[in-house]
Amino acid sequence: MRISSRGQYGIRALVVLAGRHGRGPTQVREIARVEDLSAKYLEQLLGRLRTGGLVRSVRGARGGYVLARDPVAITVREVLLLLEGSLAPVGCVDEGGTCGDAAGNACVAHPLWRGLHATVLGYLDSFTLADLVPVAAPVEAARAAVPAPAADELVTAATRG
Amino acid sequence: MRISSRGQYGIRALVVLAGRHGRGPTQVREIARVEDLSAKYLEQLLGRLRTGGLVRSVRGARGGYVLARDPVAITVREVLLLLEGSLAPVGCVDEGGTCGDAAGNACVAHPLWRGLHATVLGYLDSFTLADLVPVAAPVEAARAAVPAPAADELVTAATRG
DNA sequence: AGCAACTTGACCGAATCGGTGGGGAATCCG
DNA sequence: CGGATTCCCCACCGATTCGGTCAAGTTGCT
Repeated sequence: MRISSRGQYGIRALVVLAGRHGRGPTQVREIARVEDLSAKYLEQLLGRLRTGGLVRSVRGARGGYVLARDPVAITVREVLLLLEGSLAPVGCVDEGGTCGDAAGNACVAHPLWRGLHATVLGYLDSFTLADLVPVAAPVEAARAAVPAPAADELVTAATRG
Repeated sequence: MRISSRGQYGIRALVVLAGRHGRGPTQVREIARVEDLSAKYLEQLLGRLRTGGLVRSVRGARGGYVLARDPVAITVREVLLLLEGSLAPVGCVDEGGTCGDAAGNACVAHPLWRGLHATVLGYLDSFTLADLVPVAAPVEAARAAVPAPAADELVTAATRG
């Protein structure tokens, strides 16, 4: 049940972009510096996100990456789907997955996995990039030295829902 | 977000044992035959489950494996925890996991992952082995040619909850 | 033109995964 | 007792994935 570092890094990178949304492109190097990641590796991830339509790139001097949509309109589910490939816990609940025995009946645990998949997707759908930027106001720059107490509320709310 | 085949196989094996609970030990070979798995591989998994206290083994001729507890008292969460090692989606929400920056603050996505972890654990806790045996009556042998319509109800209920 | 920045794709070491093999050790049955 | 049966343990293996690097090449701003 691991989210690979691709997913984690991708989320972190997009949160940075979300925090600067509307203020021009941000370079890979800058994101890598802020989040302390390998710039080369980040490049790969942003490439996937670009072909997936979540970010747009601006080439040339003073170029960089920009969110393709408002942070409020990008869910964590979308991001992870692009970077992780699939969020299905087992192959047989994925697209075109089969787990039937010879008679074509599904495996005994099929309902279990399907429910788990749905639960996970539902949870990840309830988070958008805007929910993850450290400060509440989307216009203000991130200067927060305080651990953002609103975050805990978010968790419990999402967990309950 | 994958459950490895260890977890899947383990669940399937234990469901077999659950279906025969109270009727003596079942050999690895028999489970492997019924579920069409590699017997040698299954041995390893059952070894883990044994040291984890979920099954007991009986050596010698006519030996095999038996559930250590009633199927109703074994949750899917326990099983997967033993076979998968940890169900934390990312390292930093695991036991002794750290993701703080230099200042010791948690990473921006921490609440996200923590909530996901809690959601998954809660879901997996709501399933026991007894919920997964194909027929409703625990005494009858599995002869069901019908796809068990109760399964769908289970899913939707679990998904909603 | 010249440089900054993205693009593409090969490559790499390590870890994990799914699975096999073989040699015990315990236990039952005759 | 003696052999058959069954679990137990540990080493090993090929393939894949993961995280990450390197080395070109291309595009576009200034």
